[in-house]
Amino acid sequence: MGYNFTEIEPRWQKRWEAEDPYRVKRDPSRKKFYCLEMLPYPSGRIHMGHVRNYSIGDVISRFMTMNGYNVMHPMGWDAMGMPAENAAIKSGNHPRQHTYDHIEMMRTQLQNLGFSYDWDREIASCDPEYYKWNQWIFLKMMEKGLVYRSRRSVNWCPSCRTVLANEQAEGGTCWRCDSEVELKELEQWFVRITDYAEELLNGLDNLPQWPENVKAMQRHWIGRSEGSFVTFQLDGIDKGLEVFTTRIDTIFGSTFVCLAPNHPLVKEIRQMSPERKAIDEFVGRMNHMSREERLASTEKLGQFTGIYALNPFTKKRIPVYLANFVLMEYGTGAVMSVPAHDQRDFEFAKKYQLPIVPVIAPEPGFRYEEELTEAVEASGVLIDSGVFTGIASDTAKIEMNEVAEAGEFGRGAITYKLKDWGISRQRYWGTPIPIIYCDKCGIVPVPEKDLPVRLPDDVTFTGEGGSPILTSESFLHTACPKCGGNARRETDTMDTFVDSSWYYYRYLNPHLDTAPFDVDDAAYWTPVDLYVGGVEHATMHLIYTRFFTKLLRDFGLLKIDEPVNKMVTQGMVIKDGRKMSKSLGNVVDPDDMIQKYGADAVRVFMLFASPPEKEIEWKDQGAEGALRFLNRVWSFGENNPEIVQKEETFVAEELEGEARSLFQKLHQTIAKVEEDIEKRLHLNTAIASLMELYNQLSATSLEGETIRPVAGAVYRDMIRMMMPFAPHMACELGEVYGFDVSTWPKLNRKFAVPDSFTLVVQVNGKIKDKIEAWVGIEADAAFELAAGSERIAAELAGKTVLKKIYVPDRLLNLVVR
RNA sequence: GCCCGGAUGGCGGAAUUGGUAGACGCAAGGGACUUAAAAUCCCUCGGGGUCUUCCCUGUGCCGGUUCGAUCCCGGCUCCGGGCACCA
Repeated sequence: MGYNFTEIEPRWQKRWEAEDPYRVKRDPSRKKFYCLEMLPYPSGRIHMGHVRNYSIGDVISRFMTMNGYNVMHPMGWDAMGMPAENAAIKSGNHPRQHTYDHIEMMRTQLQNLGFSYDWDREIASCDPEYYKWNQWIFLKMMEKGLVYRSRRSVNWCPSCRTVLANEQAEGGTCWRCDSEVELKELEQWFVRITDYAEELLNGLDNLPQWPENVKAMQRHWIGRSEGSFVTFQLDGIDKGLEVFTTRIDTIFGSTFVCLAPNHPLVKEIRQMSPERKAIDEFVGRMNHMSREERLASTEKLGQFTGIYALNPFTKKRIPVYLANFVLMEYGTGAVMSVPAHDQRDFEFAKKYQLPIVPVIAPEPGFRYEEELTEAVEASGVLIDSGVFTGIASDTAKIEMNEVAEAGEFGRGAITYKLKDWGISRQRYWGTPIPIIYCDKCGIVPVPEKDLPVRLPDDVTFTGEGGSPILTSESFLHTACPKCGGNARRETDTMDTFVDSSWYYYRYLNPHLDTAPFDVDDAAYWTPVDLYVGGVEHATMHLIYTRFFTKLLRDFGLLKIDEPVNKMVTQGMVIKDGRKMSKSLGNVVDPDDMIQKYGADAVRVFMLFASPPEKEIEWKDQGAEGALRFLNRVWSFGENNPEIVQKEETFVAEELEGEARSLFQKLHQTIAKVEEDIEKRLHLNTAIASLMELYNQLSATSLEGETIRPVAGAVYRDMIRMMMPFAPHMACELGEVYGFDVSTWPKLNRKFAVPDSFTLVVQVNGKIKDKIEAWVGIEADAAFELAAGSERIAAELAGKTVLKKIYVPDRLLNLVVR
């Protein structure tokens, strides 16, 4: 009859849907396991990357279930965001319609792959029942002073009169009308993630089961930097200019100061500056530069402001410049420039003919005799630095910080590259920010009882004139919760990263309407034991989600500090050596593959071809190979039904020969597969060892009374071990031949070691012979055995054995002369 | 530029703690079955040598440590990823 996956797989999927065996609830009497995979954006079709991601999670879930854990394995939809809104602009369909249509299609696709999700816990972030809690969290943050409003520039298309995302403004032109994109400053909402910077950084040390590269990326992203704030008095103006530096030890060499072109002080300076015109021109030029232009060039551009500042240590008067390389987003948006010891300042000084004064000797006795050709960035000993001359950089930093603090013009400080999180989006398809603006009362948060603030339906999608939400009269106008007067609503919606920052807590109680989730459920289920997803989320999502966990903990909802115990980042699925993309025309459709090879074979190949963290190249031939393997396993049952069916007992200790070796191979395989799945997550080698087990089983002669019960037992346990990988086939075989496939085989360590091994005999490190030996053989006995070999005897003839190195059950190396 | 990874047969990969390099699979070649093909099964498969139950050689390159190195150390080359004028 053959292995007919086309018939078997849909039948089991229907059954799983009807019986819902993956439904779980809190059960303190059992050990829990929370297996999480990154939820997809409902783009309409799943892609091979999802197949890989979810196949990995499914294996772990099924494996842990079979081992008696109470496994929660949920799935949901990251359903807000621009594509649905863009589609609405094109087609006129409401984003909600569009999104839910996609969700339906994709859920079916996931079911076609046989994943063991508890669909009762399904969530969609576009559901008001979900985003209500985004709003609730926002209000909580507000209460705690963790949100504030500030101006930030956004990409703006003057022709469409709308805000653009970076990817819509690529190349500096609007994606819809090709107009030149401008930067425009808007008042936006920010979340004080920087308040948690230190904890987010230090917490990484408590995540031993996270990939090192992900932690390294987060460390860089947070970008902690120790230095000093120093205030430079402006000459003739009653204002200070605060700079951040990590090299206060070089301050005696600071010969000018640079401001970011968009530094707030620039507006004041221009009022009184003789260089007013030049300043305006320079600022205008910088504002019109696109991201790309700015990134493309490292040429230093500057403009003298006509203003001078006083170096607080040297008391010297030094010029204040505007400079393109100074970033408003970092530090204070102003730097003290030390051209002798900073390459950027050096280039700037050369270009604008500013003095270069060395103040650090990298080695004792170092003399600056020739003119510098580049900055000397190394630390060393201070020279020409007044009372600090002769002190080492490290010490000088500390002492100078103290002097600055005593003189109230500076202090030691720590800055981060991590910026506060701007969550405002001038878009429709996102969570409305629950704020009301009243002329009398100002900024008023929406009272908790009025949540959720729902997205309005009376909107039109034109792509012009800003967010579609502005077209809704019913949404815009509301009553002030405080005074009852006329007020208007905040029209910005939240960044969708808010949605995905805490969704796995909502899985705990997806329909609870009194809290985002139940505290006791959280205490039982969290943290997530295993989180599988793409490495592209190493920074943004995985930092935000750690941040939210700390927030929710501080709100009293969680008892954990970190959301995820073990993180696995899987590599991309590629084709013909390249990322799959529509433009390259190399996209492989999961549905086509399922139809051709079956879900089980697709899963097996995906897991077999490569370990999870590596890239994987999709190959039809590889899936064929996986299908061949499943076919062979199937056929064995078909050809030997009486062996597979009949569960005859046997005494393992009494087995001999082939039967014994087969039984040992079974237990070696159990040990190996367990270790590969649980400890290493190397599912490729787990499958390889199952193939080895099958190869030995199929090579065994099935004649004879003793071997047959053993072969049956081996086959049944093998199918059980295949259950996480190829669940449809395993279930079908279990049912056809009447055995249970729901529990993991029990390992008997006694049989997980073979009786004999191949003793490798080396002479002076070169392999000279291989001899079968008993496991556990003593060094002396091994030597006797080796000496008994003709070849070794010949090697030793006339020579002295200086040293015998014996590695138990492996190798004997004889050092001779 | 800085910070992480990585480099093993024709290909994907294995070798988990320094101990048989190439498990497992794909591709390829040969054979069996067949009127034929597909499917299936069997054999060969890093390179070289007088193709042998034998020898030499081989894990990007150069050197080191060690009885022994794909694995550890130093110096390179190339590839991938992240960050990128971060003061």
